Amino acid sequence: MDYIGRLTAHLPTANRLLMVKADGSVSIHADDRAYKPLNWMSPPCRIEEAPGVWRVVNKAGEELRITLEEVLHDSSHELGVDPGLRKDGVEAHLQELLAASPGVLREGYTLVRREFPTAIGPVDLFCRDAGGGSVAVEIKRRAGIDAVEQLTRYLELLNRDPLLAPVAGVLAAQSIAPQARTLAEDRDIRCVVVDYDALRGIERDELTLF
Amino acid sequence: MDYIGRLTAHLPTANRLLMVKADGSVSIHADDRAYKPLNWMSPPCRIEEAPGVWRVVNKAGEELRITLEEVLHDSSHELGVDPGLRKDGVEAHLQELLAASPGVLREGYTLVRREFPTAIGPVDLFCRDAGGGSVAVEIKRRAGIDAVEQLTRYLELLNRDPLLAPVAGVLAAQSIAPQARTLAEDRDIRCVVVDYDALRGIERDELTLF
DNA sequence: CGTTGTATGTCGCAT
DNA sequence: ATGCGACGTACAACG
Repeated sequence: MDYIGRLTAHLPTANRLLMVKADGSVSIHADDRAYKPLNWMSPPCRIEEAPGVWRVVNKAGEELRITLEEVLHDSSHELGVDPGLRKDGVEAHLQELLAASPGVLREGYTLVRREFPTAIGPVDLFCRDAGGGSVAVEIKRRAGIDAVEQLTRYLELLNRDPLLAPVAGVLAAQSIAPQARTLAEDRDIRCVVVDYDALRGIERDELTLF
Repeated sequence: MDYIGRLTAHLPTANRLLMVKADGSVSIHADDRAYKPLNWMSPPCRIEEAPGVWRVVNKAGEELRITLEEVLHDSSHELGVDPGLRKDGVEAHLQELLAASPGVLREGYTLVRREFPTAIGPVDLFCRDAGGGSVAVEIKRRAGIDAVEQLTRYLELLNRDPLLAPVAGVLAAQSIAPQARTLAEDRDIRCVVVDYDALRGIERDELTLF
């Protein structure tokens, strides 16, 4: 196998698993590296099949050349349309829940905007505290140092705006890395660990009230 | 299928491809999303096989429950040890090319050192400009905000050294995200978009001259 | 279509 | 183990 594209790669002859999907993708698996193939081509791409040689090319001109020396097994199956995967607990959902109940972050918080736009990207939640002060909230599932850096950038920018300043910072996450917490607190960013399940419970309770 | 781990996910019944590798990994594929499975478990993990039900658990307690209703096809193959994949990357090569032709970044630049060591990691290129001033260059294939942060950290550190200061910053990449450019220019970091193919051409021309 | 942020990212390397 | 940077990152959402 040879790949010529964003990088070049060569793979000597060996027994391998080739997977060709209905979406047009091709992947070459060895008996390791979990679900990641040794090489692949993502759709949309075109497969040119000559005897013993496959040439897979995509729009950008990237190319996969596969030479087949022996076929140990070959089978094909109709899988039909997949009913789809339901995920729960990703950051987007956490943001929804906190947007609905900003008081969880601190008593008296009210939401001004979700995805508050700035020149360097949107702030997850923009709130006001009980005293009318501005609060920028960064939400992560797991907060690392990068999350603190991100929020710091937003705060620096927002605090240049005399209409908004002073803007306080809150880092809300299901878990916060110790180093991230240290860095955050050093920068006067408040850390809030949120319990996703409990938050979902609050949401349910509030819905029940109406 | 159900996954309970870093998030929870559920997958209704359908025809799917299950791949179990010798490394112990399990992945569940549909006929789309290229090489990425709908769900998976990475090694090390343990598969408990009951009739019609697989339970895959890893060290962190994440769990995959797979219910088999019907097996359309089942086959197993020894792939043996894989001879391994040889990759030739672009990023390292880009650094080589710029090290050989620092004048591409700005007329008069000369290379002092590649991988210039600092306490927080090596600076990709350390140069002098035509006036003898210090220049730290961060090279990326695609520069995002994180690249600007990285270079900023280097510059802050380097500028504390009175023998080097002032040190100018240059971000060189094949493509630079708009937000990264905004942040960089706000911090007086110069952005240079380099053309990999053209650079390779320059290299060839210079080699031809000698 | 380009841009941006997220990811069960994964992977590899240094500490 | 953990932190950090690179990845052919992939991928989806959004302007």
